Amino acid sequence: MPDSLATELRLACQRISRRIRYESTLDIAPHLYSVLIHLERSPQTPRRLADIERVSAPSMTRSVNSLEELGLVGRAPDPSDGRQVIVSLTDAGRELIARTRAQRDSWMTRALDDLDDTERELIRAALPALHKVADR
Amino acid sequence: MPDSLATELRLACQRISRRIRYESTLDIAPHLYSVLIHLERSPQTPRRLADIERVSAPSMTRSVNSLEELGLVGRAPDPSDGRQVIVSLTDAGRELIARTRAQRDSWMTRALDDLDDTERELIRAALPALHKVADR
DNA sequence: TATTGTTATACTCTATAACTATA
DNA sequence: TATAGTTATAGAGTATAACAATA
Repeated sequence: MPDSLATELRLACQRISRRIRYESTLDIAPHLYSVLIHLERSPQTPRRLADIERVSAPSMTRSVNSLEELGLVGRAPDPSDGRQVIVSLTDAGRELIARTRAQRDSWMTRALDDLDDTERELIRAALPALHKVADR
Repeated sequence: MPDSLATELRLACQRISRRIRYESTLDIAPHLYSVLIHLERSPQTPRRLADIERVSAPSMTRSVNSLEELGLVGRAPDPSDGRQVIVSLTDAGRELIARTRAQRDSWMTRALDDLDDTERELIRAALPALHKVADR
């Protein structure tokens, strides 16, 4: 069975991701958190955010409204194009991301503590290859 | 940095899961597919499905209704308890699961093809430990 | 005329509360 | 009286269509 490695890896990654999602209680709805993550690298227009998240422009308007009301993002006019709006993270937005990451890492740290040294080393050795898969 | 392994593994698994979800186009909504997966091992009552999926009983009633209309599951009365209903997969339901799995494995197979033998072996060696993490 | 962003409206998924049938 | 399942109703997220402002 040449594809059993693919199936096994797919299942392992999906199961672990599911556990991470279950164990960490998000402060905001998943789709709002996802927008926040995309704003981390750099501010974006709602249009671009809608494309990245694969939702309609009106949906993204709603999401940005919610995030703005929560004080997690801010809107600013684009100086070079009057049609556009620039959405960016506030300090509170950055803090929420950091808090969520810490919570998720905490579950994973405990899970890795249950392994022995040999198992941890096997995972460490496989990590570059795993990231290569994700980069594809 | 004692938790960098945890962070790295968490990111790798989440990134790969995200790619799998993006690359495979599901025939039905994600929450309906998830119910189907839980019915694969054995038929279940709507109550139990609601608990597993962490949704309310009325929501699960709706989901089961949708799946039944699509011909993917069937309802049957429980012979030993007149209050209960037993939901089970139809052949069409099993086929949809198989088709989706094949599609997802196909992406992962191509991704693994891009690796060299050494990298594939490192992943293979780490798999038992990864499943142990997921089992936690 | 095309593009960005928003508002208007409808549909879907979700939840809580209330109801029916069975234990 | 408690539990399984459903129906009624409301709230949030999404989409398409229509509109305003700018390029």
